[in-house]
Amino acid sequence: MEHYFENPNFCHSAVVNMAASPASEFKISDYLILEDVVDYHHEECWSLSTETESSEKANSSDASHGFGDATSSITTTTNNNIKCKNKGIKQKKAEVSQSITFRTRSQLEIMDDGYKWRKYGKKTVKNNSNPRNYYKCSGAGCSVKKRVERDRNDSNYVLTTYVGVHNHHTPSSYYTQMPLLHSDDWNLHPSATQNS
DNA sequence: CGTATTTGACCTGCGC
DNA sequence: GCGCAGGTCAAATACG
Repeated sequence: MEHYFENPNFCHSAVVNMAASPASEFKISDYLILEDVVDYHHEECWSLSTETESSEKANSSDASHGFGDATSSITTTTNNNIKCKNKGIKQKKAEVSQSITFRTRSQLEIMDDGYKWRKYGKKTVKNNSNPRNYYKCSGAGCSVKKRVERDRNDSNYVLTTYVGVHNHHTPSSYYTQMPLLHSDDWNLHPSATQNS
């Protein structure tokens, strides 16, 4: 089940896939803390999706502490489309990991999100001719990872998945809370619910 | 010379 | 148990 959200203030839209959590309980702001919002030159349409290991985690308070990295690369334009998808993902045994995926229309695969990343792997995955790149955050003691790959259906889009929570802020100096993604600004669209 | 990237090998989980 | 696919490691290489 996916729920469409619209932001009346910014003409943005989102589609949220929540397997078990009611749309009314979903708080985008729990996942998104925006830092270093800068103007990238490649973007006119943004999409993002969030993933969590389980619906339980999706509703947990832990979700409110992370993903500053993931959102820091968002560019605001008036025609942005933001797509949120919440679903289960694999997780290591004892490790509590959460992930958020951005689907970005971009010619560039590397986006400066304020954090420093070290590439540690590259893999061609099934059903996608484009390789997937693996990065780790270079921050001391920070185990956040991200995967970057081209959308298998449309190579104009880049899928960037952030996994984990930074234990530090960006090296950059300023910190911004992005209003368009504050949960208060998002309303469940009454007629826009679809099966995923 | 230090740091980042590349890339093949290895590890792990999952389905059959 | 086996094979496949995704994820990670680490030595080699490239680059500034």
